[in-house]
Amino acid sequence: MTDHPTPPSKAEPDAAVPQRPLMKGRQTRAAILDAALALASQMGLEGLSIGALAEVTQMSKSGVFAHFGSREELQISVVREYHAKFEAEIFEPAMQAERGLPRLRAMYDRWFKRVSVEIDAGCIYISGAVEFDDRPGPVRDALVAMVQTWHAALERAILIAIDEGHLRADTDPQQMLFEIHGLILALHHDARFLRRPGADARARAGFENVLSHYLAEAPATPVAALAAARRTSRTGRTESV
Amino acid sequence: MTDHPTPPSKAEPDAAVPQRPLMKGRQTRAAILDAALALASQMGLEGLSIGALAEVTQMSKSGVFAHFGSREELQISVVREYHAKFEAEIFEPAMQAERGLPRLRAMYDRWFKRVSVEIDAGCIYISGAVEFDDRPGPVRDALVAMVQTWHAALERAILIAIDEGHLRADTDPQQMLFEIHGLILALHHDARFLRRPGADARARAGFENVLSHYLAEAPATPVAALAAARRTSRTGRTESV
DNA sequence: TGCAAAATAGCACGATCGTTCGTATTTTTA
DNA sequence: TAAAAATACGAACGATCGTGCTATTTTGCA
Repeated sequence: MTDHPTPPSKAEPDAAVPQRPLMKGRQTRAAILDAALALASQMGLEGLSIGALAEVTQMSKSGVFAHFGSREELQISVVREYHAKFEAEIFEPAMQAERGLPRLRAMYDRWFKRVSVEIDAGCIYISGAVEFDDRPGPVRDALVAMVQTWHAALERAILIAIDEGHLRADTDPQQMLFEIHGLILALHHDARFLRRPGADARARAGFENVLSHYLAEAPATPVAALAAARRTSRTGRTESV
Repeated sequence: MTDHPTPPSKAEPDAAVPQRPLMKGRQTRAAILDAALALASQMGLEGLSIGALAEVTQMSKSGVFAHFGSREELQISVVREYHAKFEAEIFEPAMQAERGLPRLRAMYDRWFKRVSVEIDAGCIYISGAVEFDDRPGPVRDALVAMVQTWHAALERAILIAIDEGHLRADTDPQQMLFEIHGLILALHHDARFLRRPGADARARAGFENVLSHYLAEAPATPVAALAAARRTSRTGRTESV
């Protein structure tokens, strides 16, 4: 639907494409991948079967199979496809927010919506992480790589927010990322599995709570003020209770 | 072990007899369940196959099958078995800690260790939640019930901690639980999937951070909480720019 | 419009899945 | 110790899985 990276007839006929434009192939491959993404979101990457995929796309099993060469390659393609969508719909729009805290907020907001609002499609990063945490192989490697890419982007956003003076200078980016990531995972758990209403609100409130720990200036919360006090008291080497 | 509520013949008299306290059936059933638990922890509840289970226990497929009557019943039994172990190893010992914050801490500590230290066995509550968030049925129902039981216990512990004056009176127990649960999920993710070292320390530090939000009295020296977290964290690199 | 190549279908294979059934073997009971 | 009941086995079933083969259709370019 939204992923046709190759415009049909306008891609620099001879320079960019040495051979024929290869239209139909990519086209149906994209359609298959689209269905596979939906199917994997619901059944998990391990629940992806070529037979079910053939039924959904109204093709023969071998027809579907020929596009990927193996089930494993299909799974990897799904992971890559999800990654592309994730970047296009979450990372890139968020990057257009102002540097620092606004950008970090934008990232969380879009991430947040991806996990909670889209009831029909679970997050493959999250389900894949659980499915493949004990299953070595290329699929796991691909998944790890993509998740780490996203985490690196978040960490960069935090670092910039520190640099811009929005967050405290002694903020540990990985610690903050850990806590934010936990909120998303808890949201995914409560909203999708327990179907507990109000998980959205708790994920939002949790973000503000985490933020208040690392915020540079303390406008309202007394905890932030204490934290500011802590920063100055660190020079005195007060290790004891 | 704690499967069926009614021991057939007699409950109390001569409980400890090495000769024939347990019928052969229950005995092998327990052995199968033990192997199933290990297998499901590694492959997930959906990855549990009767064939593989028969191979591990050196039995015939039908022999294994006869003990449960269906694969679904086997899965449910595994969930119940995990629940029993979880209660025995995490909930009950933690209940012997002092009411209030110490008990909440004990719960988190044991939960924490279950997820991070036991590298060989993933948490079925977590993997099951992801596997069955889109798969209605009795297995999902059992899973939800057990997870909710545990969450209710945690919420009760938080409420008591409020009552005891350890936590602020305006603490929202469900919000605090949400944030704590997120830390466990992030720990599971980082330790098991990303295999990132230092996830333990971050989960501990995260708990202290969450705690500092809800702690009743603002500690005169906020470094205390930090020191407690740092005592266990062996990785340097907490803050530097 | 014809033709090579790409794309898809059809079919069959071995493997594994959960499950059933009949039977042999143990264990418990009387 | 014999009868009864519980337990385990072995073989087979239908279904589904991924994956090779070989036709057949479709496509894009001369």
